[in-house]
Amino acid sequence: MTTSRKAALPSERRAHLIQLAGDLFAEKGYRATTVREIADAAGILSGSLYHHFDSKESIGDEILSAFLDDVLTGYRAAVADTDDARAAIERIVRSSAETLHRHRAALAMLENDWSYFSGQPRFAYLRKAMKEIEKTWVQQLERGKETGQFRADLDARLTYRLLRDILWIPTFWRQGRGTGWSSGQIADGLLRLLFDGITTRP
Amino acid sequence: MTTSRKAALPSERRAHLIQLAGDLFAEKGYRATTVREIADAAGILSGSLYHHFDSKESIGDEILSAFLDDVLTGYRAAVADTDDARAAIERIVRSSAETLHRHRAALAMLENDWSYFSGQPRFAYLRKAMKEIEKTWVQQLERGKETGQFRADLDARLTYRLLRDILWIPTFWRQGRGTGWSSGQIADGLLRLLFDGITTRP
Amino acid sequence: MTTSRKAALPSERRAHLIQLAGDLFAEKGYRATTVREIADAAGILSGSLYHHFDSKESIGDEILSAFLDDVLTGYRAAVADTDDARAAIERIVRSSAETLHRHRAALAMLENDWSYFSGQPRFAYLRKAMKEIEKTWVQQLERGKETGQFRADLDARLTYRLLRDILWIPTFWRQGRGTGWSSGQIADGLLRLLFDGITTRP
Amino acid sequence: MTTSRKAALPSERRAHLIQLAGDLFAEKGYRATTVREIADAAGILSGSLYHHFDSKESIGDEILSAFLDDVLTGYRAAVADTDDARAAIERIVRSSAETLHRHRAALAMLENDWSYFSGQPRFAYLRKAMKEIEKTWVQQLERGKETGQFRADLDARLTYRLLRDILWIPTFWRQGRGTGWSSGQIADGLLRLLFDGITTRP
DNA sequence: GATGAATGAGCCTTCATTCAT
DNA sequence: GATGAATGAAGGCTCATTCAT
Repeated sequence: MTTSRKAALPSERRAHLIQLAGDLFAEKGYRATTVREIADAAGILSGSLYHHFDSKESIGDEILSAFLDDVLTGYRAAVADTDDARAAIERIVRSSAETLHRHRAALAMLENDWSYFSGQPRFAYLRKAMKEIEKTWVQQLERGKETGQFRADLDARLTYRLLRDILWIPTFWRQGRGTGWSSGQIADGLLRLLFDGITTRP
Repeated sequence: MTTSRKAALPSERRAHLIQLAGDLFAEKGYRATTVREIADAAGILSGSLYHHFDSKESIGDEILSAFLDDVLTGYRAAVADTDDARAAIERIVRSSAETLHRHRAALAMLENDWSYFSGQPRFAYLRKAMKEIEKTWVQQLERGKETGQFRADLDARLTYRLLRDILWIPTFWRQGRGTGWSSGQIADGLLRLLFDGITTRP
Repeated sequence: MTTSRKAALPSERRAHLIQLAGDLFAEKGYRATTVREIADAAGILSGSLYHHFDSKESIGDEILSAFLDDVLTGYRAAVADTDDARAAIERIVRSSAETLHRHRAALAMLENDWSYFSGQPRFAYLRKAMKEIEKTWVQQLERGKETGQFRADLDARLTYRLLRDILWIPTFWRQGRGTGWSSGQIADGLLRLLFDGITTRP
Repeated sequence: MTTSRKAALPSERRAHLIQLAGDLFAEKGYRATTVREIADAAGILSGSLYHHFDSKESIGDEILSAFLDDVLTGYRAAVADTDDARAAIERIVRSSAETLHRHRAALAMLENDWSYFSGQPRFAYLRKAMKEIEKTWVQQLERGKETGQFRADLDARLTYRLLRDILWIPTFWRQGRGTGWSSGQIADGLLRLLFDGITTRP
């Protein structure tokens, strides 16, 4: 009777279903996960999922947008009220590591199915968010170059690419879950690498 | 009795088809690419592909194994006859950067469809190759720690993960092709980051 | 965890579909019948069959195993509590004639597609059942020879072959359905032939 | 240049190909055998077969018509110049057994693919030949009844059915080749069964 | 909210056949 | 006579989605 747009009231059931779907997406990717598998995990029939969601895509949408909201919120906080670029970068890194480990599904989806999502108008916000993320990193790196904290010959955009991927990806690629490193460890490892390199200081 | 096994004699046509398929795989992933699309790209009917290949999988197989052969050959050469761990790492990085840019399709397939391939017996060699790759990196990193070239508190396996992903992935993820960096530039950027960090030396 | 295995709960629809499929199998053979034809007969799309069955094979499986269960049950009952080999053979013949006419589809499948089924692990029970069937016949024939009811020079296995084929096959080969003999008539004709031959007694 | 109809000059090559095709048909049935398999057996490519035959069907045609010619020739000879129905039946049986074992392929084709062939105009001669075969048997059986050699209550057509199937089929059904009985043994077994039954004469 | 049945489009693959070289 | 490449129709199957009950 009332209009579709089932996204409105979350309800616990709904949240649970998203959770289940997300687990599957994280494991096998979005495209590779069938609606039937999600329904199976919930103990219902696949058709019944459509009482909760318009489509499979809308599940993906929800997971993805929740993730990006979190990331952006974290990044904005990380760079607010700071003049110290090095400190900002450190906070970005730690914020990333923390946020990411709560959004394994989204990460897996971006990794595996980026080309699928990024092609659709509905997911235009993905590109937009990625741009803000890039801008955040690059601004801090540039600022650090200006203040002399970072090497003057640093290619800020290239460095951003290297660092973002290093942070975003390794948690998931290969052997599914737990190769043992916590998000904190990865952040530490990366920061150490970042600021000191791997060689011993002379 | 007769030679069958279509994989044997390459033929130009065949190589061309693999090239076309690879381009599509690189763009959209292996699973997301249909046999029809490959055939369309070649200007033939989908069934006609089976004159050249046993299956879609065997196209994937060919692309993937060619890639891993190349990588491993490069890695083996990189660590042969060297006592200097830092030099070895540098050679591994440069070898990677060079090899990888010739195998965009394989990389995209590993990224997007790893879980699909790694589950199949036919692709068991993937896991094996990845293990040798990991071993190669880790051995050099450990050796560098022993000789004092690298920090003693370096987590070799974590570092390997970070570095491999940084090297293997950024070329493809996001905005499709060329945002401008050559494989050489990426190698340089990474090595600089690796050995010096991003901060200015005090 | 959930019940899956579609074979479990029969449901009327399902049974009806098996019936329709069986009719087609009986007419044209299993391999020669397409999934599309079965669906057409049911007035649905071919893909919709997969709501009820895992695969075409599983339809075949169901038909075949139901048949063999029936046959074996009949045979076991036929030889239970009997010392009289001739009576046992008679009961086997009548049991066959009765059972078989309820399983035209299975018979046609065994006849036409034996090599296809018997090669697959899934249908290993076919060979097993055929062995028990052979053993049942041969044991009674041998026993009859010992008691002097049957000719001492009778080749039990050869006789079994001749008799089983005579019983199992003629109902279907050639001109499709009903050339008029009931299963009872065939049994009578065969038993008469069997015990008396076709010649007049001197 | 000259008109198609490749059937004209047999040539050895051609005969050899028919032989190979027949072997495969006997093993797996006509429909289940692919043109590629035939070509493989001959060590050529499937397309090359079409230099020798118009179509797969025409290979089948050749095998089938050669078989029926042989059978009918044998039957006609068996009943020529005889008043003795019992002797005629015996000669029919022996002729069958002999002929059939030279035409395993044709038999397998009739068994497995009867419905396929008998539906096509091109193979109309199949039904015609089967009718003459039936007539031959039935006539002799009826004559034996009249002369008092055979039981008066014998159903000639039913008996024909039973006997023809017993003779034609058991050689092939199941376990492919050799379960050990020669065509002579089968003929003897059948004749003994036929004239004496399986019971000991009182 | 859920079930059960179905849709329809698309997927990978097979195969008899054709034809230029 | 044969090859190598392709056709075109069909086959079994998958999957997101719809909808009456």
